[in-house]
Amino acid sequence: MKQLLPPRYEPKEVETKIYELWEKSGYFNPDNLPKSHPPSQKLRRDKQKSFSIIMPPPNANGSLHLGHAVFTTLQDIIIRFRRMQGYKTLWLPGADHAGFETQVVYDKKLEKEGRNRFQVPREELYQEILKFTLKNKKIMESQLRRLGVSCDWSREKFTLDEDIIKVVHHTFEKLKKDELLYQGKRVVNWCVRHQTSLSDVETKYEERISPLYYVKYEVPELKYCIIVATTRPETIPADIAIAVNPSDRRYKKFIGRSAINPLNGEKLLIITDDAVDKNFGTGALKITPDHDRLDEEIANRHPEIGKKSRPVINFFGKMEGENVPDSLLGLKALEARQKAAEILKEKNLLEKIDDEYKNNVALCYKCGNQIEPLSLANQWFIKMTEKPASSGLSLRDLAVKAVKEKKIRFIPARYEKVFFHWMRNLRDWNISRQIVWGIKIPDKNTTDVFDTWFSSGQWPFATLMTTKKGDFKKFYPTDVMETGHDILFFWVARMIMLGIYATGKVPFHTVYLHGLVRDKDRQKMSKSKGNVIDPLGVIDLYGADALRIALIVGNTAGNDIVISEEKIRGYRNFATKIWNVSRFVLMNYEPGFEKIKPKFGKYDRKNLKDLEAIRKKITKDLESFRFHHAAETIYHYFWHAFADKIIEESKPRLQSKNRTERANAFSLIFQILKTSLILLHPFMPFITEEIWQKLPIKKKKLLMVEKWR
RNA sequence: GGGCGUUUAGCUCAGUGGCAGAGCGUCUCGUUUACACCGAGAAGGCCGUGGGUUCAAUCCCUACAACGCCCACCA
Repeated sequence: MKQLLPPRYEPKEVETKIYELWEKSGYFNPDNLPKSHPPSQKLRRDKQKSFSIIMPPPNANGSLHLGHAVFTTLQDIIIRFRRMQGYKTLWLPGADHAGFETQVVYDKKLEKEGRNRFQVPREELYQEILKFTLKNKKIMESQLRRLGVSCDWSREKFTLDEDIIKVVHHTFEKLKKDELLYQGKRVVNWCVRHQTSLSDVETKYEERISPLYYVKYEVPELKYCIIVATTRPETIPADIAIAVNPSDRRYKKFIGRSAINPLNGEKLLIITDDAVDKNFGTGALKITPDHDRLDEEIANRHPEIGKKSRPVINFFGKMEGENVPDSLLGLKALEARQKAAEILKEKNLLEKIDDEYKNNVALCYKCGNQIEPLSLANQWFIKMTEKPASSGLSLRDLAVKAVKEKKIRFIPARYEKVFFHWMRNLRDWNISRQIVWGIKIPDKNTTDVFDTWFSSGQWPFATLMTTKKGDFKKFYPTDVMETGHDILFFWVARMIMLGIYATGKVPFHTVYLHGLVRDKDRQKMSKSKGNVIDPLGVIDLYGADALRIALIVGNTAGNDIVISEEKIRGYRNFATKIWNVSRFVLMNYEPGFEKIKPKFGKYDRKNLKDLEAIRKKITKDLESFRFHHAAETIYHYFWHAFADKIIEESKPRLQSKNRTERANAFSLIFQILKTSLILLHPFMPFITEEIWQKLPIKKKKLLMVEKWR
């Protein structure tokens, strides 16, 4: 018995070898694709002969997790499929310095070492984090290779590459010129723990019980009180006015009079504004523009109250300021709240407290500490909803228009709605961060860095503009952006806006969104829960192919991905099946068989016809992003049609005394095996390539550039 | 306050206007040209609930329920 394949498949040995083979071939680079790789008939009619995906650059601040395995597998499937179809396929890899995310990771590291980022000189700290990031980047790159990614490493970019930074600066200047960028004093989301401002998407909300204090403000002229309901009595010293709704008849005679600040005795003008809700509390709102965004907006509309700035809470969330009563000075805001309430009670200025009141408080999405709205000077903001000075649409409208006109489509489509909804509510984007790690804002007056999403929002064009000459023209707009739905607003929306703004073209035509990875009990994977599956550990045990296909089967767009070790083991068994079927086929090869022109009978022709139907179905599924369908189809066909039936039925013919009969039987199963390997390759690239290399075929090339059809 | 998703076998999930599917798990049997990381077979389902459209509904419409997610400047 001939043994063309070893009895057992050893993924560990094979995978490294095969990846090297691919990398050495140069075929990951679209410029090197073989001439003998003619496009399919369909493609010849297709004007667009290139196909590109920009890989969402993984954060270079830790090792890869299963989420990375999911997205690399999905993208690798698309890329390998398109490459085999004959497209000049570019998958551009990268790594993200991941500003705030990495800063947080590094802060924790410092903490463990008994250090603190505020004690380390700025430049020194930057260099430390850079070293840390580059080290992680390197590890990450080798981990990506183990997953089998067929990306073009020669074009790899890093978000801190000088040429990338140049592009980012250029966009910054363009926004400035268009007056879409402004710097000013504005209330921002301040994280007391991380000592930086955050954008609106970097906050999350949690419902909490926030006692609602009904505070009496005396109005001497009327010898009466106006009662204001507030959850934050500690900010009373920062009040500059009181506002009521203009249509609120209860307060008609109060308008234009002055009330007395109950904590510092200052005069507060009573004004009217439509933004005040008559039905909330008493219908009277204290205006505290230094610590509340709505109040700031109202104050800006009312020049009559003057432009007094009087913050009472500092960067550390403690009471500070000239107008703060001594008894509150230095207290944390929450402590000051209690204390302020006590003082008011003593003065008999506290009408009542509603202890049941619940509201949503803003928290830092990273540390969960309450966001302190603070008024900061010199923060850079991007106008999202205003037209540029020259002409054209606002950033928001550019993006909305592109999606409405179907220049970009979402998979699943329901995310279009989510996208539009978010766009409707857009507010100006604060892109200044008071951290060390990031791209410095080109402004002499600050040490601030950009919100990392401002630069990643430019990733598709920034990369293609700085790789090879001609890349931008050839590969932009890219075909697919495949990423997690959790960063739809953080990233995808920003890429669409900035991409169209900077280049006049959409950055990608299709957005494919995958879900979150969960364990078999539908729990989120987290280190603290101890349910994390390490992709590299799994690859060591079962092979990358098993992991890849396990992540695809049952994984529909937009829905969470449930994965367990048992499932991966199940698909490892499938890999073994592929191996053994191939062994069986090769065992039945006799030299010279390839020269015999097979005479296929009715039975053979039927089986080949079925196979063609399978190929068509899988092609359609892959073109429509139904990867789970395609994977299940080939899995089912290979195991339960090919292995269980066709192979079994071939056995008597393969043992025939008639060589022609044996050759015919062999031809059939060999043909089916070859096609199956092609169809399986995008999902399970290693084992299929390994087997392909052992097949008795003349003029054989790599399976990865074999013709899909 | 608004919006979205899910509900199908013990578990995790596919799926289709025309007899209800897969993997894992369970049970029985089985080493024959590959494979026990296997093969043959079996048990297991009011397709969340009520109403409607239809010759026909798990699928379309509608109401509801449970669970989950997202958005939001109620001070």
